[in-house]
Amino acid sequence: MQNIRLRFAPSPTGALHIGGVRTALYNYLLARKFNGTFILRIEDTDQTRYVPGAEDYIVEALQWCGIVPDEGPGFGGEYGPYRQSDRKDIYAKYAKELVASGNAYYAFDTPEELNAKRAQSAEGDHSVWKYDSHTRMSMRNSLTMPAAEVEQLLADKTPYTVRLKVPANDEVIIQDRVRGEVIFQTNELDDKVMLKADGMPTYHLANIIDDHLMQITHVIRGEEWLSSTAHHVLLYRAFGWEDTMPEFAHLPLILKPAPESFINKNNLAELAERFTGDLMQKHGDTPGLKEDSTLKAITQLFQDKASLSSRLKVKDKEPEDKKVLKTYLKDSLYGKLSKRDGDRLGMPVFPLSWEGETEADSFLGFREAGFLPAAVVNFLAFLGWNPGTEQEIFSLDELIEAFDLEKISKSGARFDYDKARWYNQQYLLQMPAAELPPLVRPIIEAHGHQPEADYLEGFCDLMKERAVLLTDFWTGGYYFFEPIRDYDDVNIRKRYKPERRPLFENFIGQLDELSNFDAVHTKEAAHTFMEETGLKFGDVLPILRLGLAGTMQGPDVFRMMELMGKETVVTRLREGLNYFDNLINS
RNA sequence: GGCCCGUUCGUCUAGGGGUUAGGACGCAGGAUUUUCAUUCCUGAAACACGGGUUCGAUUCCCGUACGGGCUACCA
Repeated sequence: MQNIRLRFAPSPTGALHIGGVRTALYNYLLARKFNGTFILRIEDTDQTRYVPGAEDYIVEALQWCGIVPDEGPGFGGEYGPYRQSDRKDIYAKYAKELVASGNAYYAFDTPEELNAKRAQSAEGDHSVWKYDSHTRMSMRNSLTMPAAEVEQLLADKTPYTVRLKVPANDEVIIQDRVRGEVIFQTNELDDKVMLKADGMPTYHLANIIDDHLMQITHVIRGEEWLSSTAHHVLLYRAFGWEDTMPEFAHLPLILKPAPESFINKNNLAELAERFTGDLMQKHGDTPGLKEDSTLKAITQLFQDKASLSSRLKVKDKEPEDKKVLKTYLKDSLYGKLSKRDGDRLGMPVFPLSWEGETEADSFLGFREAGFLPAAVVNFLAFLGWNPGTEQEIFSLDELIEAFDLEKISKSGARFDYDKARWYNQQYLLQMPAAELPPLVRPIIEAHGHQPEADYLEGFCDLMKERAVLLTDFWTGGYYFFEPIRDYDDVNIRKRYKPERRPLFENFIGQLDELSNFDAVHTKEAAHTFMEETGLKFGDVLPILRLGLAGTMQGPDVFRMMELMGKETVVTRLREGLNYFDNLINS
């Protein structure tokens, strides 16, 4: 394979969702593996869906993951421009060529007329009306109208589209690198719009022209494109480019996580509430749909999660509100992972946070949730691909080495947030000591603390095997930087014996006397203390831990003391004893 | 509804005509530990169903069921 060229072609309609990142990754991996070129192309042909900032977001997200384009807007390259809106003239020219060669035609039907057709058909036999080889001769287009009239309409600037004239009674055979042979009958294919009334091309036209002009050799994209690939092949044929047509590989979709995996006793109520709120917001005007009964119904469905999917089947004779409820739940619990799922399920589905116009349009990213890019990349790579070995941890370079189109699986992969967390933990655990503090520092600083380098280093060393996400360094270790906020009252009641207070005060005094406060010496002091008093580890250590951190969870007590330093330790322990007594006496 | 794609533990998956169907996440139990975590050990857990083909099918073929995608002047 020589000089392979692959592209990632997102559309800047908002934040790039994690499935898009995986598509980009696979394209990148294959390009790198064979010393090819990875291209970023911005597909902004839908002016109505354009979102400012989305393109910057896409670039930043890719860079964060280490997926850097060789060519693209802002990255240079010989095949630009790489933004489709800058290539409008090219598409118009080719569209005209398509009409001239008899492979496309002008269509003057208005969107309203088309919608009416579809509505009419839907009422009849449930079939869907299509603009295709069976119906095109009864529509208003350059195939049915006299040439002079068409010329006149064009000259009058009547809005028109250009549609592909799909040949009848033919077959399109696609050799997909993931799925093998896929066959489509052209009679089933509609005459897709190539050029819209606003002069912009549709995805179908633009992507074929650009892939050809940019000499793309492999198209790796999501399975949602498989159905329209037949049209794309037809276009290559129409342009006479079939012999240089790229290879196709359609990736399995990333699906929503299995309900069984995220519905559990702890979050059931919260989850049910979130779903109810979302449902009411969307369908609140449905007759009979009441918030309290809906919440009850959803809670009940979630409780019996084993039979969830079968209980969401909609029956014809059910009342409208029930149908709405079931349809909503089915759509939001199953199927492909979507933007909203992150909020509903309480997990990130975007690489980076996105600030939308409203809060409902803003999303938390993996980066802000405390994930390392390498972990996200590793996790994503394994969602739909597997090297066939038992190795789980792969650096980007190792992924490039191991990646192989033939190993991509065919069936959709459920998004597994726990697995993502596990990957992150593994990367944290493996990380060389020097690399961690720079990553943790911003999190600590965001909470208003400027730790000394040594202190931060020691802190990271103590916390690293207790953290899954970078943000855990703060949530699990904030007390190294500021006073204790929450004491674990349950454990204090269980462990603290007020009559031992004088003993502990004594011990604190002994600690205060120590000239060397390292872990070895404080431990020694504790041993002496226990020998003198007859107390056991289990009597002493929990008290110290609770006094120092407020919680039973945390690093080795003596190492904690060493890092905090004598002054803090002594003060905290004294304050702790006061708190314990107050608690017991209250 | 039509077209297309898929189906191995709850999840990600390996495997492949004869295997004790392998690994990982998660879960349960145990060891270590002053706690939590790490680490280690153990366990429960899968070839959707029905027909073929075959000496033999989870593996090949065909159906069914189920899941998914598409069905826009969106990408």
